[in-house]
Amino acid sequence: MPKDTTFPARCETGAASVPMSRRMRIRAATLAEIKTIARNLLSAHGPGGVSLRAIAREMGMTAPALYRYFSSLDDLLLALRAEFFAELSAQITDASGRLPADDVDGRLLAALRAFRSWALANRAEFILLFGPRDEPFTTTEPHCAALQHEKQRFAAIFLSLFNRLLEEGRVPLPDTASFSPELRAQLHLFARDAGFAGANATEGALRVLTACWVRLYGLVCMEVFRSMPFTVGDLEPLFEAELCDVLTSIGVRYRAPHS
Amino acid sequence: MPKDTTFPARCETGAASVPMSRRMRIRAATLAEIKTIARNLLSAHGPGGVSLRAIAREMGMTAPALYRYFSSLDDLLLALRAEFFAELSAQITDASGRLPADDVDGRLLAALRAFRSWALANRAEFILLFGPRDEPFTTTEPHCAALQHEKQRFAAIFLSLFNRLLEEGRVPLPDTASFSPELRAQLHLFARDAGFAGANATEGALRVLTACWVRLYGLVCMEVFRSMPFTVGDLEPLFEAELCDVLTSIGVRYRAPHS
DNA sequence: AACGTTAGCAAACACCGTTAACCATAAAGT
DNA sequence: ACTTTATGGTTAACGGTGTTTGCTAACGTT
Repeated sequence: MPKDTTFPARCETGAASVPMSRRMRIRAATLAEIKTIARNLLSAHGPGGVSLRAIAREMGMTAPALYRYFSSLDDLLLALRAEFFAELSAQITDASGRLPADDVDGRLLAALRAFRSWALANRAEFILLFGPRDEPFTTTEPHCAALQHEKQRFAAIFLSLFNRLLEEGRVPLPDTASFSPELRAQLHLFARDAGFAGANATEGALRVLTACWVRLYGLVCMEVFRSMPFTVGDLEPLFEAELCDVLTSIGVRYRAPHS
Repeated sequence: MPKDTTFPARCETGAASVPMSRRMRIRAATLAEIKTIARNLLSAHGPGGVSLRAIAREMGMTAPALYRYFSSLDDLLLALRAEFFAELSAQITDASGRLPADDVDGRLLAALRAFRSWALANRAEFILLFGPRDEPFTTTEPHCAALQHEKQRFAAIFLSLFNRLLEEGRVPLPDTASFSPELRAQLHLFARDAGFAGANATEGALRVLTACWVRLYGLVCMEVFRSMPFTVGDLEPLFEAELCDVLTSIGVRYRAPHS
């Protein structure tokens, strides 16, 4: 085991106040190049089309050299996933931020539409993020922590928007009396996992949130995976219809996309 | 191209009335053995763990010999998927058939629970069936037709149950006036794809059907893929809650699982 | 008995991830 | 200024993959 040399360029945390010794700079550069080429291969040939040897070939290196930057191919993919979550989050907040801060309805609409748009424009990347994961957890890989962080940031976008709806008391909450104890436990576990806490994170709210997320996630998955009945074509009409139903059910007034 | 020798054992259609010349018999046997071993590898090591060489090794053959039975690895996986759809359909109809024929509610509940149960008991197989497909269509492969057939049979199970609900007029249908023309076209396209026709296949009914399917499909996907927020654990409570909500919304009275 | 089909084989090609040993150079320490 | 160490690259190799080609031996049929 050649120590843990895969994570020394820690200087990308916010401001690059540290001068970043020349060596660190070129290391960060090649590290970025690797990820760039890997991403190109990914979107060009799908997952499975990205290989260390192909990356090395494309940048005039040999495959073993890449092990100075990533401890394995899985580790590279882990790092990529973190970047993709960041990009997805950025795209969503961008689209959402184009609307006035007090227009929660518009921001939610924009955010969810941006989510779908990114997924369709980056199918392979979406599969890597939300597709089936063979191994439950690879906490051992260096870049795993970064992934978890970006995941949380991604979830936080929707959580904060939903939270504002709750604050305004616009979300009709279900009767929690019908909830089984197991369901209650599940919801709390989910809240802890997603980092959703506070006075508004009631069981009813969590139930509504999960229901909404499942519907939209499921639809986008079907579209990207080309799964079951909807094997072809652009599912925007159906997505908009679902969006309308889902948002209406939580007290948000739907607006058609402006285009 | 060595002709199309991969599909001569065509004698499994219904009754094996044809004596099936000795040669055909052993061919069918090895063909079955290949699929069996492939399935074992699949469920043991996940997708990606199934390889021609591993299969050949396990049955004391060499990899190229398998090309006498399948035109490629993808073709083998295609054939496997057809078998899995058949198995899934069988399991669902079994569970559903345990209830009286006039108890549509119970049959629907049982069918959907069986769907989830099979998915969880056969994660890798489910991923192959409903997971992301890289290539849109490989109509060229011999076993593609069989897959499509089994897919239709699978869909037909739920379609017929849903159809009976429609006949009984128990499903509250949405106001189709709010449907956009694009949505309408989408729904009709979906109906044609799934083979859902008849007087009950109205636009409203199609809309309801898709909404229900998306919710349950999405939830099972999240559970099997270990995707987004629900990265761990048994999601049965949440599934039952969703089941209750979904079925209640189409006029079916929910019953807790008898266990 | 003769002949064509079929189902296996070995060899080879082009990939893949990963490890080990090695080496030149850049940085750091004395 | 000289030595030492860490770094980032190399080549060679191991074991794995899908797939193609050519060959052979057995089988089924005529």
